[in-house]
Amino acid sequence: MARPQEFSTAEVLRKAMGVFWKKGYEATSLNDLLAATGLSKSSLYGTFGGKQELFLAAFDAYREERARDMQRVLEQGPARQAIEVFFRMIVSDARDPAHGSGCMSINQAVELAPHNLDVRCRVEEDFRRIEDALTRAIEKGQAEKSVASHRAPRDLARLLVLAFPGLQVMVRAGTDPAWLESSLAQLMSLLE
Amino acid sequence: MARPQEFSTAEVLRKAMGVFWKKGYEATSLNDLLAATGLSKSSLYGTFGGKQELFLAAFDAYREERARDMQRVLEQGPARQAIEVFFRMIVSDARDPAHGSGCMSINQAVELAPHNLDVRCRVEEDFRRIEDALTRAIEKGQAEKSVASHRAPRDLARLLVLAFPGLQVMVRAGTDPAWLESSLAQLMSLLE
DNA sequence: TCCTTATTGGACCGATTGGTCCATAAATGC
DNA sequence: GCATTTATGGACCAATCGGTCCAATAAGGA
Repeated sequence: MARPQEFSTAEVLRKAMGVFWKKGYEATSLNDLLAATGLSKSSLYGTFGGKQELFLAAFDAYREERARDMQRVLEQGPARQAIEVFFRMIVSDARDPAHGSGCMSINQAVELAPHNLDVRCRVEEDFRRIEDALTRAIEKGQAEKSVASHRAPRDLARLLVLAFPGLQVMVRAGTDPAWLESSLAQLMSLLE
Repeated sequence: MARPQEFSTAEVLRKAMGVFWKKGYEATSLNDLLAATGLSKSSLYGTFGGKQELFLAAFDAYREERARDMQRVLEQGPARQAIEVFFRMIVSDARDPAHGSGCMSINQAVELAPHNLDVRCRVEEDFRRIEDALTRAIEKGQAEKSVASHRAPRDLARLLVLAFPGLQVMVRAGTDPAWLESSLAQLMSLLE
């Protein structure tokens, strides 16, 4: 064998992910990707296939990373607080100019999902995952009495799932963090 | 004077609006717009200036139309029912394949608002308008007892405002109408 | 050291992008 | 009917799009 590749596939994927996350699919050009990842056109095409394939790979990397984060946060400590941390993380991104890009899955629900089946399936799965994770957290919270509401876990979860893209979109649009904070408080009050 | 223009500016604007609504800004090419509106490149550039200007004009046409619709719906009949109609209209679009494009303001909150100040200001104003209209409706509903919740009108309105982009995004992503229906019921239960 | 093998940089591709420009055509005022 | 004024169609533009291809090159194994 000969000549091992000079870059880490995972790292390139993360760099590409950052660009697609911030700019979306259409607005991202090959040159943007080459500049961000530092590799050459032939390397990119040789390893990933093309813009579309690279996007899907980067998107999947994003989704797995965020799914892990969500699981971790939602299973830690009292469920009520865990849920608050989960949503507070979204809002706190709004203050950080480097991360004010919302959620890539939500962005893609708007951009590509309506016209691209591969993306739509992924987005649908993400919504399902969030609903299931929140449902489990609420069940746990009701059992341990950290969640006072007697609403059915899945019903309550669906309200939160509805708020999730809402928050993400508003973060991306640059909504005033104070407004988001106040809405978040209202959202959390649904657990009581 | 001579040679009156052979097309209705308003009608062209509506046609262009439809394309931008469905495909977004970047994914819409000049050719898409020429095909949809039927006019020639010189007419388009002569009347509107360019893609960006045409977009802003079409977007404003959209926003005014929807703002009027919202006012009309939210002021009609008992407030509680009016609010339900308002949200049900969003969901019912999901069943109609021709209108499953969500809300153009929300789509633009994701696509252009992060990078374009003109769009961001418009989107922010739209969120403000929705919050204010819902707040007024809730105040009216509490006064006439159609809204039972004792939550402060603006606080309750912010919960609904949070759900608005959530619903729109999920409609655009093609979420199962039954799921949306069920979430909508949960949302309405907040008024009780 | 040399040969094999895979990676890499960059030239090159046709198609399409948004945008300009001008000659032509058409409609009104006189 | 003529002149003026404006809309119109289409040729044309450079730049950029995503993508292909190949010669040069660098890193193993023997």
